[in-house]
Amino acid sequence: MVHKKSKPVLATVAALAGVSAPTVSKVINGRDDVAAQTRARVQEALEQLGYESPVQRRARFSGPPMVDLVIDGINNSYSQEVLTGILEYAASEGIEIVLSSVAPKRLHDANHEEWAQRMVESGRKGLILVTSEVTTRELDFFKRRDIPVAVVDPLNPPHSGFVSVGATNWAGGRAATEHLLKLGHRRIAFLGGPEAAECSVARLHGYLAALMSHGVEARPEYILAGAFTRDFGIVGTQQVLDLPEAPTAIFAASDLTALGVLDEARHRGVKVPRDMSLVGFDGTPLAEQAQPRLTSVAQPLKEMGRAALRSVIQLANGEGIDSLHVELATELVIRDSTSPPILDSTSPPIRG
Amino acid sequence: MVHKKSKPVLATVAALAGVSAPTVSKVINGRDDVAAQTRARVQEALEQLGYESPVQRRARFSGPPMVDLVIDGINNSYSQEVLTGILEYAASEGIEIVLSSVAPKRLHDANHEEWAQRMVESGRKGLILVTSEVTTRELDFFKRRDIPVAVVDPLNPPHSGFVSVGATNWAGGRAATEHLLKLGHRRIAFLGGPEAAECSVARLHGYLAALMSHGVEARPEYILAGAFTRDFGIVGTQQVLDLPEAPTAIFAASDLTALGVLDEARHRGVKVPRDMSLVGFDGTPLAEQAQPRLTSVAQPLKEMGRAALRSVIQLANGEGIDSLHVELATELVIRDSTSPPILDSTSPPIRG
DNA sequence: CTGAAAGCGCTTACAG
DNA sequence: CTGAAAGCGCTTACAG
Repeated sequence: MVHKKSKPVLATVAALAGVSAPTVSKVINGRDDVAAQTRARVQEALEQLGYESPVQRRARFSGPPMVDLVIDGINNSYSQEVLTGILEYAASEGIEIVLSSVAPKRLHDANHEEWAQRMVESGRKGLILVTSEVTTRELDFFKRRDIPVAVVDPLNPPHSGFVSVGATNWAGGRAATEHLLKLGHRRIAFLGGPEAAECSVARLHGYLAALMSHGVEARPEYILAGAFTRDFGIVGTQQVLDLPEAPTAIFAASDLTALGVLDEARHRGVKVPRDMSLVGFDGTPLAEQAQPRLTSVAQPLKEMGRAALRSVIQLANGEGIDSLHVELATELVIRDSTSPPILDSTSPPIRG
Repeated sequence: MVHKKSKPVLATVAALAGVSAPTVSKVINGRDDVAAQTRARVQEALEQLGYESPVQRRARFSGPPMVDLVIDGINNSYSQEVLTGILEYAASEGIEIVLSSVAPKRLHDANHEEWAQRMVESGRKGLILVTSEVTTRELDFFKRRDIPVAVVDPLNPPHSGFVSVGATNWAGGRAATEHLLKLGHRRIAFLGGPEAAECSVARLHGYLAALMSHGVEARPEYILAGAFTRDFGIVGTQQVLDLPEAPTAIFAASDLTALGVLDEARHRGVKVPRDMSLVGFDGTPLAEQAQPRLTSVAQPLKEMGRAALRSVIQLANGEGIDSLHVELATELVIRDSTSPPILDSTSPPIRG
């Protein structure tokens, strides 16, 4: 006769650990009158059996599902789009999104053990992180408690332990650069994000691949790593425009950076696109609102948020998911910030 | 000897209702083998004693406090600012904000009884609504369960049952209009929000008060009620600019509406501020980013969000609060969209 | 439909 | 530090 593993109760745990029920109770409730060794044995039994107190069990089954979200300031277009995607899907599915009290900046300082514990106790289904770095050690706390974690645009490369949702950054970087090359540009600068950011690295490699396939040599002085900020757009533009041979086009790895490029260009009286072309990345409303409207590689940010939430819910429900890492397609949206370069000796026009 | 009212247990409730413990248990757990009359008696006893099951009690005391939030789309500057204020305070106090799965639009359709019940069960401290209307009937469900409710910029007038946080809309409306009058404008249109919106009504009355104190007759055809949208800015501007005697200035009751005014003005070749002055309301980043930069009455939106959250927490902790209705100060921020009118016979310049 | 009795799972108070 | 015993609060199974 096959016995289905029935839910473990305190007595089961006690039996396995070879102690009495009261002792297990003490361990669970964090009392300190338990010998370290005994405590360890009990804790092992608790984990092995996956014991859940009645409170925990009930929390897990009652009310609408809740998913924790850690997101950096909602006052940037990128986060906003992702958040909107998450919230729309959440509303349609009756899921509640809990904006964690853990600030993204302090993600690594947080007590992950306690955090995971609390999540289980309050019946959270999973955790979504937006553009964060996740270390294996941190992840372990969540894995051990079977809390699914999904990261939108992780800063570190895909990792077997969590779901990651990204965009085809390499293809996007290539498309942006191809577009500029086809317009006739040969001196194209790249203003990237942080060197550690996986997505920025992929965009850079897309840029390099496009240059290479057109037989254009990459120039190190045209390639800057910085941050996805407007300020870096200003500073980076100063730097490349002050070169003896200034670029005729800039590919900025984020729309925010591109706005900074526009600021500095305006400041110098450099007209975009007449004197210099510019492509951004992200395709947030900023691109549409900019003056001139920004040619940009659109990321499906809402869809990425939605996909992350859906994956978390699927995993929480014990359903399988197709792949731990998904990349949604980017799309080059051509607007008014790109045009053929002004002809000079170093950049002869080519046919598109 | 004074007995402190100790927490009621199931037996207490049973005694008060004159039934046995099992019967109370059945009512609590929603079983249907209880006579309607008995059920009613038990329910009354439950409410009277404020009975909480152990699960509920624990939920209420464990983990970081949670506050529910119902807010309309985060993709408008107004909501974003309010939300940012709420989140900043929440992060600093270790409070978790739960973005409710109840969509703002469906607020009134929701099952408030069930909602309030769930909030208690999951230990939510209170509820914040942003720019919503609250009916007495709905409020009762929350009051009965001692769930504090705070509304930021309620659409209906202050009500004794909930905390409301607003801004000095009347003073703001007057300041905006005074500014235009002092520049010499006499033909000033008002593009308001929905007629039902308390804040818009207050802004209108501020506008009227300013006109009156300068001896300027209000013209009904200059006063339009609409919505806080960009579209209404376009439509409203068309309407007033097509009047036989067009206004020389527009006071838009929201920045978003003001952007619509700019759209339509640009479309018609009307230069702002040279040909027409414009004042907005809200003081969101939109005002700063607009072309030209928008003179606007700034609301302390972040502070309003923060104040709402603080009040909810204070009430939840049983601390008193100074006042159920608070109005934070607005401030006229003069930028580039206002200037003296072009002189003509009907609007002689006056000294500021 | 109701409730006395038994039971469940956890916790507490305290003897050793 | 540990656990037998008593207790707590709720729930279940079932007799009436």
